[in-house]
Amino acid sequence: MERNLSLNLHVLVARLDRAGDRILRTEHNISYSRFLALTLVGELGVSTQRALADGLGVTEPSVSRMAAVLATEGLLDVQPDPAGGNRRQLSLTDEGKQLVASLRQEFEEKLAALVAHSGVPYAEFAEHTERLLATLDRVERESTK
Amino acid sequence: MERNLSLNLHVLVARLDRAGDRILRTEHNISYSRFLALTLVGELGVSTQRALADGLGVTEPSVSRMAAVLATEGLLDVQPDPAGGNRRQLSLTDEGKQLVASLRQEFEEKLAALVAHSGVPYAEFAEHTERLLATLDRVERESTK
DNA sequence: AATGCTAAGTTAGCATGCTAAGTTATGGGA
DNA sequence: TCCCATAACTTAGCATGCTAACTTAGCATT
Repeated sequence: MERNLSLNLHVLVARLDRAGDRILRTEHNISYSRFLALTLVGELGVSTQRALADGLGVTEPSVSRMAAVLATEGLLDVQPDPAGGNRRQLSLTDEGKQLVASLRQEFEEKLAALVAHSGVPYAEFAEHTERLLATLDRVERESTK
Repeated sequence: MERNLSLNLHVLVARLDRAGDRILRTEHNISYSRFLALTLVGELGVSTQRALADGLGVTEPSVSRMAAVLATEGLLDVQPDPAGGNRRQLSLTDEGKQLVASLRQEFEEKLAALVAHSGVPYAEFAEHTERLLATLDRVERESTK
């Protein structure tokens, strides 16, 4: 059996994540997971833990702990939702905003450089990835319904 | 900022891994990570821990612990390499072989179904993924040299 | 008001990534 | 022979995924 798609995808992402993690840790003293969480809150306007979990592709308990850590670090503000319900309203602190803003493009550019170097057409690959994610999303939502 | 490629790739794989893990755990009582490790040893002929780490995209300590666990479970045989050196020779036990053989295609087929459902051309996406992985591999090898 | 449903969040405990640092085996000079 | 370099592996401890089970808050029905 030659290496197949699921294995290659898994390994590709594992390595990209690790490379990203190394850069962020050495240059900016933050992990890749934390950076992704802050990015979603800051740039995509995600504002509850439940929504953040969906956006990151992880479970609620993971986000619950992560939010607590980021709040302790002074990067994230977590408040009971004034509109009521058992919700937390998430937003970046000034420090969090500054961090996300300064790293916003750095990553995508590094990945774009790798893609260009490999000869893979960026737009097409990005579109395929997005389409797969949307489909998986739909399938998962339908199966729990 | 709209969702970008690195985030989408990360989340897509996180969800695929979780979906795979759930299926394997409920139907076959094994985790996805362990299944991948066994697959590489069984189907791709990987035979040292160092090579397995490279194949999986993880570090040596991760494999060291995983190999010990799989050996304890009776799925993997770990022996000092008779050719000498501080190496372990890895091979599947009969039980391990049986497990991998029975699951070999199940996964790739499920993913292929998802890809088909999304309308993304499988062959092209698989080729792009493989090319990116190969390029990343090359870049990483050159930078440590 | 009391009951029970649903959604969101938390807690506990385990699995498996990682880095840093140490160990073991081999081989090549001084 | 002794020392050192290198590669493979292990150990220790932390970070962050997960599931299962529990708690909290609002709402709807009676």
